[in-house]
Amino acid sequence: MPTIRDVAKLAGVSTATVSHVINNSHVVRPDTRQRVLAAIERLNYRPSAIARSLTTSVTRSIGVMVADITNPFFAAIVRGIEDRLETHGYNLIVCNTDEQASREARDLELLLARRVDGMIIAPTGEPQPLLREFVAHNIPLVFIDRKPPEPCGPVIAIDTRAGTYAATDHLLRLGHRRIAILVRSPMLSTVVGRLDGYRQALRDHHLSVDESLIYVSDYAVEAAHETAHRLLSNSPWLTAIIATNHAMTLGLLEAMQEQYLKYPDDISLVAFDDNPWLTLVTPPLTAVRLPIQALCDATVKTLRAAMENQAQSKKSSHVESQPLPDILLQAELISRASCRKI
Amino acid sequence: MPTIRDVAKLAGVSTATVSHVINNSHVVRPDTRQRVLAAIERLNYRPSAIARSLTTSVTRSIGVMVADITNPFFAAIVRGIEDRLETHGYNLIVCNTDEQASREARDLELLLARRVDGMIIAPTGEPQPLLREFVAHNIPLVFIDRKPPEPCGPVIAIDTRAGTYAATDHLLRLGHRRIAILVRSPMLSTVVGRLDGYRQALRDHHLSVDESLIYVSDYAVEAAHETAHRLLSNSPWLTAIIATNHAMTLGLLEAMQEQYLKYPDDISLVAFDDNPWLTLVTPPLTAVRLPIQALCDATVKTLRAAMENQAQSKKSSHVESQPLPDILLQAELISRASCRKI
DNA sequence: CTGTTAGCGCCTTCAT
DNA sequence: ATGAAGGCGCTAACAG
Repeated sequence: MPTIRDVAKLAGVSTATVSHVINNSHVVRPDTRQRVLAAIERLNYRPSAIARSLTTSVTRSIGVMVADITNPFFAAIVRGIEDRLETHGYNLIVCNTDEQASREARDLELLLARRVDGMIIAPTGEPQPLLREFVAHNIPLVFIDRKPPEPCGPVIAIDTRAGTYAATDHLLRLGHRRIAILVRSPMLSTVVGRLDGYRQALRDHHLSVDESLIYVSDYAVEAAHETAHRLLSNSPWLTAIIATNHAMTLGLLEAMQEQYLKYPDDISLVAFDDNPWLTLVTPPLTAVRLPIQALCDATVKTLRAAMENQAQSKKSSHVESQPLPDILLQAELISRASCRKI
Repeated sequence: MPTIRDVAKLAGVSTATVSHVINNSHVVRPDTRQRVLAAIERLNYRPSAIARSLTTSVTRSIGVMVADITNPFFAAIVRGIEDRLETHGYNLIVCNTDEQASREARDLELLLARRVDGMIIAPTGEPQPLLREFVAHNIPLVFIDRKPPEPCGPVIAIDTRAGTYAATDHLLRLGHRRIAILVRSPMLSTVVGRLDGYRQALRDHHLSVDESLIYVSDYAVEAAHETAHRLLSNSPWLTAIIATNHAMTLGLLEAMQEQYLKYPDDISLVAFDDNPWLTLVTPPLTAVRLPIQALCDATVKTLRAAMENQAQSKKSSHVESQPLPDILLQAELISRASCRKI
């Protein structure tokens, strides 16, 4: 591939001049500029982002770590982030942690070595000492959807506490008293929130919380499926179930189908994370809709602000900018036909 | 961040030695090795992938371009590729082209500047002169799912022609004669295949093809939704519909719901791209299952082979390795309850 | 076995 | 307005 030197030679100027026309970093006489541009064109020259990064220590690449891009929730997040960042010349290095701390650690390692300009992370929930490394080197970290065990950056999340509260409250108002909830490991900040909301709603209705109605399942659809079967078999007297993510909803519906249980006749249902297909099952599912676009918006804005801060503090040192705030977005209960009055 | 020089200084050796212990590129006496390792540890040193790339001209990053990661098909592809590449120390730079040639061009530009080691592309279908640039610079290109307008790399795809043939044939054998098909722009290679299969099946059953039963829709769910409405209103006499991707299936089902049309009673249905939720609608949808894992497998293998070739040819020049073959994977029709005999 | 040296391709003072 | 030179962090010969 041609280098800046080839261009300089062909245009009969120095590499400095070429650099200046490329970056508009300096005024260049129109005719020399034209010559340079012509040379660039002729050689099909493209500045090496690598070399540029080395000198400027700016990579214009952002690390994005999510648990599983196959989950529509995260797919939408990646897309939303890409949409908002690609237009500014950033590239995304996307990593699937698959909910494994070890993979998360390896990915962090790789991205650190790659000197990304910033990171957007949906953390697994395990503590990651490597994160300290990022903050030590002033690489902006923004957490999306989930809070890391040790705070080390702004958290942009959805108020799942309120979301679950709304779901539970909705069922309670319909007269339900024995409401099961299907969640992932309570290690995750989002799960803590969900359970909080669930418990609070019960308490507000002067009901005690039956811990045996809280079903914890692993992340995969198959695991959710199994757990759902257990749930349905163990607690025949319950009247409603809240599934707190896409996989749980899928697994639960499969299990119900297999056990010939109908909703809302046998059991009422509320799903988390709305999705087009939820309206296509019979009857359509009541769901808590998560504001994904707003989430991406806030996340990218926060990240850009953080990177801005970081750039500033590099120039004029000791201008401590205040840390960026966490943001909590509200979810919305969409009432459809999967809950009945009892 | 500490550099290799800091490590060398602290360990009392030269940078070359440090480099050698990092890369195992040379035998180093055990005790010096230990000192170096200790220094690395103490400084929390991490080699800069940027600098390394500049000297070795290897980035260990792969560009991945898909239309829309929000489509479960592509989400699964990205995940499948990541799974198979991350373990080898590669990172994915993921780009959403959103089916727009302009965005695709911009992404190609960025990835070229980033000097990726290879590319996996699901092309939009528009000609992209920039692709020539990649082949000119010997950057391996592998196309996944779709064929680019001008051949410039191996194509790993699913035999959609056979898949649609099977779907159409299935309906024909059930006695259907007026079968509509919902597709995207026939510009795409995958759509050409689909229509071929459809037409061929009809011909094989000695039926003429009614072009008015071929409904072309834009990519988004909303577009599919509208087109589906048109389809349902314009052709009241048809007895079956084939929806050729996830968005089409969604849009069609929504439209049928809105028009109070039941399947399989009013119309029989076959969907492309199986998905867990297809078994949860009532009745479960007959679908063509796409072998996504095999697709990712073949794609990554081909890419790695191509990169291997490229590396070899760099060493011993003029050892022309034969071009890698295209691969066509077979889809499978999963018969469920959405088609009835007539 | 270890150190010296010369780039990789680019940007950036600092002169001119 | 343009050029010369140094350096970003690392690896790859080659010497010792």
